[in-house]
Amino acid sequence: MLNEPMLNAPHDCGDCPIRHRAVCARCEPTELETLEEIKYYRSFEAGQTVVWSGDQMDFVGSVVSGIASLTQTMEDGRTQMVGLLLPSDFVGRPGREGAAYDVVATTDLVMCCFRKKPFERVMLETPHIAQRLLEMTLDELDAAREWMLVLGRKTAREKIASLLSIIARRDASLRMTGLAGTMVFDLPLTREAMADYLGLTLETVSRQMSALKRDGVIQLEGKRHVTIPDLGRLLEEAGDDADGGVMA
Amino acid sequence: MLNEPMLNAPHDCGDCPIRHRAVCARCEPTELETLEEIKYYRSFEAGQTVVWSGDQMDFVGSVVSGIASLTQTMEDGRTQMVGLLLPSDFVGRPGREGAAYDVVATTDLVMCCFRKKPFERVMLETPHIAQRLLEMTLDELDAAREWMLVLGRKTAREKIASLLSIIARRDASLRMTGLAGTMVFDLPLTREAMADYLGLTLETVSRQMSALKRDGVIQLEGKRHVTIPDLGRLLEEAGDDADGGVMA
DNA sequence: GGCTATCCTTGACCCAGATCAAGCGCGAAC
DNA sequence: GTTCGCGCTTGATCTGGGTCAAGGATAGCC
Repeated sequence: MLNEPMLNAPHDCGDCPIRHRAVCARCEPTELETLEEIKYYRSFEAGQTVVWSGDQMDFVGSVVSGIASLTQTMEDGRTQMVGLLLPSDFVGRPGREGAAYDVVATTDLVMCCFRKKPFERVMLETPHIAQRLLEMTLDELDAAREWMLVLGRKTAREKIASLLSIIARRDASLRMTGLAGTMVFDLPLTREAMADYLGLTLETVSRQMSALKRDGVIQLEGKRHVTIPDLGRLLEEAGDDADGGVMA
Repeated sequence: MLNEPMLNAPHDCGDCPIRHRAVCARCEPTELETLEEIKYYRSFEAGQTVVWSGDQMDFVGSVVSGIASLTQTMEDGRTQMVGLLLPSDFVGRPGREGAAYDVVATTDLVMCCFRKKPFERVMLETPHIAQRLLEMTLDELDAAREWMLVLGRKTAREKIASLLSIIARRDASLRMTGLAGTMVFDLPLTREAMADYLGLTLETVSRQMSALKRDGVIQLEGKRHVTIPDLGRLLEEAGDDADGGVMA
């Protein structure tokens, strides 16, 4: 199940699938070469923990394929997912020693890593990387704040609809299909992971998924294969501005 | 009530109270001069809206004194505060036109502003600013994720205790008092603002404040003046690691 | 084939926090 | 002084989602 081909034959940055979206997106060819010298790939199986909260973290990196999640846990076991890392997303914080959250591979995962110290050095000399990282961090902050509204003020049904619409849109942007018409994708999360993301129990997630299916907002084949006949309808259910319109 | 002295006699960056924590914290004297040329001060009264969500935002800036809040609102009126801006915090996003949130002055407020275009130009030439902004943004992201745990998984009582401990600690760091012993401060938020931050109703906030008072976790004089006899106890109530110990 | 484990669904019941409603305290305006 | 308005408190009741519990579906394995 390991992505051994990835491990054994790391590809060239030139044909990297996340080249245009990752920290390195703005790099010139020469800057890319510098990065190429210090990069290495790591693979993780679904369920494996990439980093434990509080542990020393001696690398940073980008998700190349698969999905990882950032999770916080209280002493009594309550957990809250605080980030969903998709391909091109960046993991780790330059200038800090310990990891602030558990990072767990939700699916099989391939990461493009850099040892932290060398990366920090390169970053100081390469404004293109720092600029891109700032931009990505600001985007993540926006996403986190959007999520605070979901957690603080939305009902269970709206929460589920919000999550589905986010996954649907990201999936569409990944495979370059538009937002019009029927959208089809596989849920990359278990019901429990969805619950952890949404601040719900898995029973409530299950019930609301069934309700949305019963009401024709989504179709389900098996437990994971989702069809969205009308994104506008889903966005309405999410409590978002349902202008369903075209996006930039 | 306007802070007219601030408006009429903008002080020198040299004796700026937020000099050591704001975006300009790492600037050399010459860099500071460049900033000084394009900066200006603006004052707002408590309750005034600084920017409306969606509006064109032609400036960025730092909170010098007072408190502002970032708020998101759904069409049906539900609102969620997604950020609390204290002195030295940065408002606005270089490289984006519209504001993503309402920015409201919670107390009387003074800001140190820069028109966006010139600031962006200066930022490109001044890595010290970009570096500091990246660092501040990463800190804000951490705070936002911490808050997601509060919103998603904590009980009403824990939420209140979490908010009080955050305000107490920030207040202590502002006035350079330690975390040991009795802490005293004035709540800068109404019950309603607290509710908006915590994803609760103002009635629940009021009830839980009364409960914490009854149980001796806090003391209240009037509605806003709070005394915390034992921070460790409060942190326990917040569900945080109550190691109550010294912090860096 | 059957056995087991994992993930998911559904039902019955309960409770934390929302909602609805009444009233208090206090500063500002007159 | 009186009245108003705002911020806050407190009570009574309701309900969305949590909790507890009992299966169902599918996949891997012997």
